Amino acid sequence: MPGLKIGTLAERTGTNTPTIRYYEKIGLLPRADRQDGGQRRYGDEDVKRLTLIRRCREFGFSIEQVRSLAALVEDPDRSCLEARDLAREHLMVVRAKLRELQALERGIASFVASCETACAGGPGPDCTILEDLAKPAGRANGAVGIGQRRDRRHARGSDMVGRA
Amino acid sequence: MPGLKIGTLAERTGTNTPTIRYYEKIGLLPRADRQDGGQRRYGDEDVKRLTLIRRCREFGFSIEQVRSLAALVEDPDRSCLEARDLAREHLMVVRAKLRELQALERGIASFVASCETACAGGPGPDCTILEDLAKPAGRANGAVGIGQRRDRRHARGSDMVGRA
DNA sequence: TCTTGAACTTCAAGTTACTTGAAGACCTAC
DNA sequence: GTAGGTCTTCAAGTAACTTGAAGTTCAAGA
Repeated sequence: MPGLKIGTLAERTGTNTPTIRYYEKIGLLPRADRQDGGQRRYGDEDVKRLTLIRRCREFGFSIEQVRSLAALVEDPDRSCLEARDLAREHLMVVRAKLRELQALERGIASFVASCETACAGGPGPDCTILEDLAKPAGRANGAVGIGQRRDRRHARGSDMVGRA
Repeated sequence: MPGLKIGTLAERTGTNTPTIRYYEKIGLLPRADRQDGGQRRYGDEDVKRLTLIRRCREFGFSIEQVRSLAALVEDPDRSCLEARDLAREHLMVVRAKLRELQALERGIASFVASCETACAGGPGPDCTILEDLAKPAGRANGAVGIGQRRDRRHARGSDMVGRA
């Protein structure tokens, strides 16, 4: 057994197997080595690369954005300054997201807290603290990023709030 | 002028106007009052509701999840305990996202920092610190949420990293 | 008052990033 | 050696918008 099967890679990276094949198809992952029967086999490099890809995707960067980052990681011939500038840009975006997410965390936490104290135990109609969550942010409006893209589908979370 | 036009609402909430119409169409926003000519007019309530919706969407909660939150906010007859439990669940999800995002922030920040010092000034091939970003997370694997959904399309950010 | 151009209207089709399904080959374990 | 899970490819479906077309409305200036 020279490497990991697609299912194992999927498990280790928190990805669905069809998604891995999809990434290979669109060139985000390199074509995997095949076994005699044609099944894909993966190594540590692949685990790393896919972990990075998933992380980036999870916070809403597009496939194309992730592609350029992955290229950066893989290509040491690239100008260091160029890489730094790209990374800096993304750092700003990530920090903006972080601020929003922190605001959301505070909002939901205080909602939960006031539920505990105010309604302690029974049903009650005076629990509209969630309104806080709807307050406009500190700065002008909601555009967080530099070049926001569409999509960002999937997210995790059961059934309710988010963001901030 | 009894209220805001759709363009103004869009601006205040960082939403595109077609998206607002789309939300109305799928019932995420209530049908807006119309002027004589049929144009939509909005009030403060709508600004609040849409702000909340956008915030939730931005951090990857699905339309259906947002719908249930919006209902929660709007419906004070609902059991306070039920609301609290929902909110709690989401708080956990948000906190998990927060941890991942913080890890990403550290990763990119240290990449930028090492670019500054190591390659200070010119191109150089020894800048592969981005590998840190690809390390598996502290805990088992990448599944952050309770009931992760598809999609989350759009994201902001110019062209590179994300997540963690 | 007229008119021009931005902002609005609806509806249909396109896009991204997957997911789901079908039909069949492979492979490990009993 | 065969059952059941995992794999293969390919096609079609889905979510959440976006983009475009074709026409209407409205505020402001000549």
